[in-house]
Amino acid sequence: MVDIRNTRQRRAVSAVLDELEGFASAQQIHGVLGQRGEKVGLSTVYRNLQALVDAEQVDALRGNDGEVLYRRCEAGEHHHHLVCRSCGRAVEVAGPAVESWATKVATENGFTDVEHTLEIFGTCADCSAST
Amino acid sequence: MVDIRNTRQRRAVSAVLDELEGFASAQQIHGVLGQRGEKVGLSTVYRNLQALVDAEQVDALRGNDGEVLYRRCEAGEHHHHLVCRSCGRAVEVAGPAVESWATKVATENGFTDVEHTLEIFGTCADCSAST
DNA sequence: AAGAACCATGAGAACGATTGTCAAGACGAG
DNA sequence: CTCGTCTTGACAATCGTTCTCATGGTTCTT
Repeated sequence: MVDIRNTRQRRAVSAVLDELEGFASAQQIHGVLGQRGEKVGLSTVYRNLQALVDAEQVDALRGNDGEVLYRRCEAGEHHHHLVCRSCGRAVEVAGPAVESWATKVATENGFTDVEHTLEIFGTCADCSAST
Repeated sequence: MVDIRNTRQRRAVSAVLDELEGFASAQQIHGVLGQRGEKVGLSTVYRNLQALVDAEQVDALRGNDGEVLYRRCEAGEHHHHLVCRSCGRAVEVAGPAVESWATKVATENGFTDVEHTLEIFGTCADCSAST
């Protein structure tokens, strides 16, 4: 009974995610792999990232241009991100008040199966310094 | 000095937005126009929607699948939406507490030029009834 | 009303991110 | 080592959206 195999490519993608500070797109990750000589197909990068998201080991969010960005997160629970628009660096933030507010508003209006997305974008100190 | 012209297509797109209750994609709007005999090119629909968004007469948000959805909104000020995943119907909601929380968190972490996105998705009463 | 100036349109090509296809390759259990 | 099966990779395909550019429609001026 084999289920999830431990392949070179899977390890490589995972390794890149461990080293990255912030969110990165699939294509960026593919690029990094290429630069360090790890040959991994683009489809494989997408597949593995998707698998990691499904396994809840990686967080994904959609940037303003519609690209999906990935990042390994510390917190296992529900949380949001404060993301640097320029370098992608991110801080994990929790906002219990927001969560309860969102569900309250939703139920008050008769909505069920409530979900929400919340991301904060800005320019981090380092990036605004290096202008 | 001509600037923004009043064309049949522009009026048609605007009219559809007025009648729609909820968020709709550019392609859906193009479809509606087609059904009612208004021949408008898809590019034109995109262009006019974009113009309306720039003019802040229409709100846009990105659905989970990455599609951009449009809707004419009442409130001129900053607000968020409670959107039905199934029919697109939306309620405009304001969350002053969330706004201030977001900026506080951001500045505490040294971020500037702060923006945020927040959308609440759920299934509205009507849609959950008709299952 | 007529002409000029120029913005807007539409058909289709182009694009960029992502997903699907499928034969060939790699992994792990036995 | 062998076999069954999970993975991979090269490339085609998809999907939403944007671009291009020749043609048509609007508005301003006279």
